[in-house]
Amino acid sequence: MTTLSDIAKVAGVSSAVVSRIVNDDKTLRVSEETRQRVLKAVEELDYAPNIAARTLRSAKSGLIAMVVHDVTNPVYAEIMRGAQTAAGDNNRALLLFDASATEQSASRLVDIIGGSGIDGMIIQSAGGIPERVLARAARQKVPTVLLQADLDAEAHLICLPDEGASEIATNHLIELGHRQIGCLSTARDMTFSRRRLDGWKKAMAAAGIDHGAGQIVYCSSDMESGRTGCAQLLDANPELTAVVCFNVMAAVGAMKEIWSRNLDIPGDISVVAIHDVSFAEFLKAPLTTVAMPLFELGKRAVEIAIDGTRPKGTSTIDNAEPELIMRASTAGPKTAR
Amino acid sequence: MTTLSDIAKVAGVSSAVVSRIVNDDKTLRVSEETRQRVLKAVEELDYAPNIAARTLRSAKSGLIAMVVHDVTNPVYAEIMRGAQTAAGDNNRALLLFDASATEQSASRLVDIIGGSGIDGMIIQSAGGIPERVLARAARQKVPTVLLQADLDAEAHLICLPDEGASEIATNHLIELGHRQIGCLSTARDMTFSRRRLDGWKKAMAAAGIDHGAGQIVYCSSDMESGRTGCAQLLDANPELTAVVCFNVMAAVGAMKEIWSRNLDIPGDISVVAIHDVSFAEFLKAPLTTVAMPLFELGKRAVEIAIDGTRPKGTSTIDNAEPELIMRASTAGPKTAR
DNA sequence: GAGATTTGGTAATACGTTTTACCAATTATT
DNA sequence: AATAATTGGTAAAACGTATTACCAAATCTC
Repeated sequence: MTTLSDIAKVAGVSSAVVSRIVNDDKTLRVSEETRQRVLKAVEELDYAPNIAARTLRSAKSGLIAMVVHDVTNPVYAEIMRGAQTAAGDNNRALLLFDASATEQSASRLVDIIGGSGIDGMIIQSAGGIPERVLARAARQKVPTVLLQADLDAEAHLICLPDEGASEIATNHLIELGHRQIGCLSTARDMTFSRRRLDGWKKAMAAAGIDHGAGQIVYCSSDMESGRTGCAQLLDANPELTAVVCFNVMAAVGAMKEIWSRNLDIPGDISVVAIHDVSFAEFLKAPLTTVAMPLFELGKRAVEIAIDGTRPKGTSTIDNAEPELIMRASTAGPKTAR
Repeated sequence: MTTLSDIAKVAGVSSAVVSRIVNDDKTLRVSEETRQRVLKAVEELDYAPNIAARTLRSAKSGLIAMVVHDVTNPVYAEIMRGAQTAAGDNNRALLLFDASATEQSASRLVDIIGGSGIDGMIIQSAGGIPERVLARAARQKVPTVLLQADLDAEAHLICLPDEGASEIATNHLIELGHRQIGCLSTARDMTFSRRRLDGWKKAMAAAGIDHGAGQIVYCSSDMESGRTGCAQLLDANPELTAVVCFNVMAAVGAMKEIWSRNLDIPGDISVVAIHDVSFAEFLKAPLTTVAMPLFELGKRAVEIAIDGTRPKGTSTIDNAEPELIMRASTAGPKTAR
């Protein structure tokens, strides 16, 4: 490994000068020819600063930890891409943890936080994060940003435009002529579920449509959970002609349940989901979705994690709008035809 | 931050003892009561070793860099999950880089490699990796493992049981009665394409089926490329009753092309693909696939990256078999019905 | 030409670990 | 009782960087 003093020796200066040139220290006064000599040596000896030493000295590692609930989920993947991009732009690297492989990786994460190995932490994990991780981060004063989570006084919070997205989805069905619209929500205890539900209710109310409590069913954001949730919804409301699903993976499961009852999509039941995924268009019924600014969410998250000046609190992604992507899983209801 | 000497002070010993107790140094002889005193102080003061200092001293960071071609691709996601799990088991953390966000993240990666910030590197990126990353890793003697790539003398190599998987897929079609079977390969210059092609040819030959050169078309592993590749295949071979796709995402695109020609799957054309994904069962035609041991691939990759004793060379995942997952995109050909 | 300022740097220290070499006091051996 | 071996540790150096305080020589000011 080439070190600062190797360069210093070659260039005939002290290592302090080399360090200050490499780090572009504005307060350093040095002759142009010395600077060139150093830069040349840096180039020739292929110098790269030792990250551990730099971290030790400056207490800044350039690493940001990101905890994802399930790496495999394409919805989260898009968030990761956004975070990845922003990290690169800001000269940071992303440390990845999968919350579903909980125990070992959580322990490791706690170690890393405690060992001042990271500059910031981003958590996308609906509830899957052990308390001790958060507690440790708070104690260690690691800037933490929670994605779509509940308020934690110690952390930053970023939300998606959930209410708007849900309203768009619901209005789309209403405009097609539906009146019997079910709501397959995400987990009950998540605040984003609440916001999406508000959007759904708002749209329903604006159209003057009443609804029973049984028209709302909560489930998790995976296919299997969506399937059982949808079964519950259909059992309780046989008259339904449309469903808005608050999560696209749950929607995929819901569609399976609908088909298993020999119902047609969208012939008998229309389905619209929040979050777009690349394969939505290739499903048995190409799925109409409302795309969320997930890339932007990931990007914003690392920006906030990096920027120490921002006061803690909640912010919402507002520079990108949810967008309705119309495909073939929605159509007017039979009675309206 | 709590440091070794904080602990030492509280426990009334030297920091050397604390370090050696924390690291479970077998050569240390210490009285049981001292050990307990130290352990108690560690607990109470909430000590965690400073990673930077440890790295600086021992030149082992506990970090493994993983470069993924496209985080969003579910096929790669499964590899990541395997790697993530193995990393946790071995008390390492995974540093994630997305090759598609190439330039910034590549520069950052080179910096990190050069700065001795990582213990190993895993590259899953069909061609997307800048030369300088590999070169730097080699110069820095960072153990590098290439997934499904071409032989590089400096690196370890891990392959999937490609030939077997492809043979299984092709045999499945042959057993259904197909004789006119197209091959939608992955990229021409990849050795795994070659191996899969060998499997296809082997199955065809074993069944005594001749084929023309035009029955093989190469494309990339994404939906759009699969679509155009399939178009080419169908144009050149109108008599085809089945296609084996070497990549599942390409298969999804291929299906789109087939449908756009008003052909039915599997009525007119059967489709089978290599790699299983969670949504395969929910596609318009639930896709028959051959699942590959991707989790195992990721897992093995970090194990090899960690284990410095293993000689360089190629190894194949052989403790897990490709598995045919039959769904509804394959059936006997029309003429056979 | 004496004092003040600027130019172009340098020396030294701290960051927190790990590890090697060493040592005083106690216990065992003959 | 003298020597040897064991017990239970300690002291100090090194890893490579960033940064503060300092300084000699050159140049400027009047």
